[in-house]
Amino acid sequence: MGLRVYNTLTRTKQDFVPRTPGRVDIYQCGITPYDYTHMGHARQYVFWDTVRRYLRWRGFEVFCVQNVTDVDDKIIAKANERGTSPAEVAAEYHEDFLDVMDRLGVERPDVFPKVTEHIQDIIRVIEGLVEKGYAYQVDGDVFFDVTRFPDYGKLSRRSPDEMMAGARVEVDPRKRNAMDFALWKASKPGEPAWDSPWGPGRPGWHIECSALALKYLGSGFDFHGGGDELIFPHHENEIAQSEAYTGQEPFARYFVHHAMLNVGDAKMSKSLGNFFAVRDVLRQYEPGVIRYYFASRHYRSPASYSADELEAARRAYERLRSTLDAARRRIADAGRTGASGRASQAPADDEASSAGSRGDELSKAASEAREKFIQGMDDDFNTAVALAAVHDLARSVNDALHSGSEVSSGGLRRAVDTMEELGGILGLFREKEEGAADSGLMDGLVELLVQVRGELRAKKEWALADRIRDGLREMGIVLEDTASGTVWKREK
RNA sequence: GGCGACAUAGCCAAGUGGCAAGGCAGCGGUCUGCAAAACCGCUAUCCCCGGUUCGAAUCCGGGUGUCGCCUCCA
Repeated sequence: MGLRVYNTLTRTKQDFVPRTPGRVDIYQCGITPYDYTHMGHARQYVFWDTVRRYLRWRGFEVFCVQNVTDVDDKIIAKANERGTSPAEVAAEYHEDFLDVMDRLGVERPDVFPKVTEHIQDIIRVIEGLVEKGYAYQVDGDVFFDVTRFPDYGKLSRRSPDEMMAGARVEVDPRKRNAMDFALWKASKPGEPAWDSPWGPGRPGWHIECSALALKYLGSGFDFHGGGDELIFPHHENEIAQSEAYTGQEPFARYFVHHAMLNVGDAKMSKSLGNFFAVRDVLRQYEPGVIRYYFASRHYRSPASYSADELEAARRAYERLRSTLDAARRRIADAGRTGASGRASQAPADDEASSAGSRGDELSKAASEAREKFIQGMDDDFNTAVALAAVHDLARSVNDALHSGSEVSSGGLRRAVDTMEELGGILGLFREKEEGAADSGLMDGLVELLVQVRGELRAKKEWALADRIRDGLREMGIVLEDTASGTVWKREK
């Protein structure tokens, strides 16, 4: 069984059949940089990063395009407020986006087009639509005529009539139909403007995605991604424009929409002002914790952001990581002491020894985890199941590590490699080694204290030994006395 | 008003017909000088009412509640 994906176009899970065998072309709606990137954005890009990593791991070539809407009403408004240029505002927040995405381990798209650098491409599409009679000009504006596109509403499953009945906004009287939308907006004085056949102006909101997707991916690419808030009108309009322009359908084969991230009962959004900037959250939590948090729930379920939930993710993530640390330590010990150590060098398939059978169990656990992981991810990118598979494997590793019997480093290594491999697809375990400038001195001091405490323990001077442990704990250094000696780590 | 989602343990969260994953918190046990970590065990009438079925958290109908979209939005 292969990959199945929920497609908003059909409202069902479908077998994934790529346009080009062995290749997956993705278009994602990017951000409008007029404020800091928040956790809601992170949800989208972390999810798609995982999708890309997974598909590549499964042997696909993956190509991803993501736009940057660097000209828009909000950007202009912010620039006026500050007395700077829209370009400066866009650049500043685009930088923030790049920075936090890099830190979250989100790979950059293969093509990252800015709207302002593709005005001519956009104008060409609008011209085509006007020529074919799908769009009309009024004053300096150009509108798309939805009545000329009979399939309008096929994605969001609503008809223009229905929407008119419930419309809550007053309609621009110059439009032929209430649902018509702007392809080109005449510029007002002081606004950024580009020359066009209809006079100076700038692109409407929806047309950029059509123009950019068609330019870099062509009609009929595989995945179109975005938040479910974009189903209507944004993606509905993209489909109308694109299919009207090319005369081909589908514009995109699979529309994949992720659910919103809420705060309390309301959607996290820049316009509501109730957002948590990723850069702020990163001050408190490692990237892996944030990725764990997102991976632990399905992308199509609305999630509620809270400090408690991140804290729970942090502990769970810590658990996985300390398992990895302990296993690596055991492997290193085995390497140092050879076959006489606690972990023997016997290969995992040495069935004669107990170490061999332990190794076999771990090898088996590793392949079971791999299977469960694939099964989960193949089922509409169920990262929660995939994560559970990593946890299952971690339990097996801990069990082996603490069972007291010998463990073959072959099996252990296989389990550790699998944890890292699968976790890596979810973006876990990517934190760099602690590498602060003063950490050399810090590490030395802690080591010294740990050694002294070890000597105190040997003399059964428990009170003093405990004082060192408690004192370090208060400073965020946690000591654990394991069978092979005391280990310490920073609490993060 | 129209369209569409969702409702699973104290909390978060998988699960689209066959004994209810995983995590956080809690309790009991093992291990430990004591801890920590880890492992084992315990904690669910799957929102309510009907229906279909040998069998339903899962399918159908009704109800209640929450959310999203219809306006900028990831």
